[in-house]
Amino acid sequence: MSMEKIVSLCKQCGFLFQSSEIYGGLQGFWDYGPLGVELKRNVKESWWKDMVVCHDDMSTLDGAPSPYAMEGLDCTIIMHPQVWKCSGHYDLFHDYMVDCKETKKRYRHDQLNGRWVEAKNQRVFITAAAGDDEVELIEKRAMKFFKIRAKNIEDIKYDGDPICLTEIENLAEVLGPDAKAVGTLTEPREFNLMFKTYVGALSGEEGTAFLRPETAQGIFVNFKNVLDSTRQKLPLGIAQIGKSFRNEITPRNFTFRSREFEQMEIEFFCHPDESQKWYQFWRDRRMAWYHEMGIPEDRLILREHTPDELAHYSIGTADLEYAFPFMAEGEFGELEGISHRGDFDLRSHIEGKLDEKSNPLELQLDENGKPKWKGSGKNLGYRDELTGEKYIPHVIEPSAGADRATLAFLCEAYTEDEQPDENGKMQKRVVMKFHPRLAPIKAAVFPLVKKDGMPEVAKKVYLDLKKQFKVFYDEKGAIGRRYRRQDEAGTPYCITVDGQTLEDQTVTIRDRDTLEQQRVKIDELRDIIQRRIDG
RNA sequence: GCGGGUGUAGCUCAGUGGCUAGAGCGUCACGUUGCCAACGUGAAUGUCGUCGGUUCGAAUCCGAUCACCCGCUCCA
Repeated sequence: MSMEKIVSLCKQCGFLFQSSEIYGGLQGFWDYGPLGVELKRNVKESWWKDMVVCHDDMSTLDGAPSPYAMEGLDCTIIMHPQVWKCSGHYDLFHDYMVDCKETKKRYRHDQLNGRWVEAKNQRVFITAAAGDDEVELIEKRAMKFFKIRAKNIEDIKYDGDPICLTEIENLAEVLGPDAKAVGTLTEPREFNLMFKTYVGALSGEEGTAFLRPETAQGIFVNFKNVLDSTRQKLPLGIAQIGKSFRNEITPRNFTFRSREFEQMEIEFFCHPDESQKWYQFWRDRRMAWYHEMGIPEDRLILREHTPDELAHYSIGTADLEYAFPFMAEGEFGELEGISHRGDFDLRSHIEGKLDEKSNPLELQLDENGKPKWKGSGKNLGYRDELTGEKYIPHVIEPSAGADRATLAFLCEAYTEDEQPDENGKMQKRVVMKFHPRLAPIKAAVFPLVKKDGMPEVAKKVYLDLKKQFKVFYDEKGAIGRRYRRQDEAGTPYCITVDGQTLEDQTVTIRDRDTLEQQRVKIDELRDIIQRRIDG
């Protein structure tokens, strides 16, 4: 399935447009058209309904250690700048990068290590990607660079242990990690991954604020407010849907990596001893949700992060990944990450930014031995009323991309098949096989012909259905063409008023996928459609 | 950010320096037909991505720029 066809259909049918298209577009920004906005709303509403509104908090769900509560939240996009300092985004999203002019590769300035090496009257700082094997790598590169064989290895003199490239001032004496010549690295340049803005009339450092790069922090800083106002007990999940912004270096692959995007996140707070079970539960629960919404098992994988990818405080992180058509065969793109975050976030907002690398977690200090970023000092802990136990809850975070999910559903829905035309000849058909819950338009209403009073009856049916569903009325052109047009929009049901309707108040309802028609009473239409959507 | 490709009607594309820029599909109107992309007649739609240059003359040649696609790079 080619991505171009999907992109083309998205524009033609009004699912997605490039942002600011008439001015040439803007990289990494996309607009949802009339069908797209309905689709995305349905994705978000299905998620919200299944995770929050219709959540059964009385029963123990399959695979869960106990019943749990769910609440919702909607926080601001701009928050106190200290939030991002304590969350780690401020440091993490201000990367300095160096480019290699020779190999055209780019490296994080602080992730290259090297050693001063001297041979044949030349002194060069030879670099390699930071890692366990950096010493061997640097030795190999030194031999190659100075053209010295293994038996003459003593001719190479090393000055000190590997140090970070950030400590080197003159890049003209540096050999890049993949370069053959010296001095090919550019000066480090800042890549600001958070969008900056200013609060108040004056621009300047004091008023500097950021557009949130994730919705999660709004939940952490409101954790106490939610507990106090709802009288809920742990375990408790808090859900939020909202826009986030990341100034990605290379937006790519349609809406997959956008600079403005929408997240559907849950922060699930529980007792530390139970956190592993809850992590397992959420992985399975979220996987099952995508299956229910029509993503087949062979196109969705759960990729468990390897231990060296994990922060040490985390029991695990798993990505739910979909086989997007723009990915290479056998490769998958992330839809949702489910991570165990321990008590890192809550503690960072209490005590100050913790050092992710410390074990056990300790406050991150600056050069003067003071806290690098001060926390709120507020008590965000939890006291169990029954046992009297006080603890900082652990957090499981299922974090999904609404735009990525929408894109996955679009890709998954796109189908080309063959159906017979009026002469029985097979014709190609493009049909968007959305799950009825996700379909932008639930039903279309047609009069079979534009005469004999059929349009009048059809319009009445249309207006009645419109009270409950997004429906579409069409009387133009041949009936077959109208069916096909709805197939492209992914409308699951087409209702046709014909000659018989005028006699017995029945209409036909046609199924998008099977093309089968069933005759039903007009009075029962609403119930029938609702039942079919609910499955 | 680098290298390669692309950019002409809503869509797919033709048009390699010369008359008013074309085709198919789609859209709209009228007529006819009446259950899976029908037919006839008529109509609308373009600063040829944008800006600049060369030229008597540019969709076409040159430069810059923007966007998209592919490959690097990056991706809490």
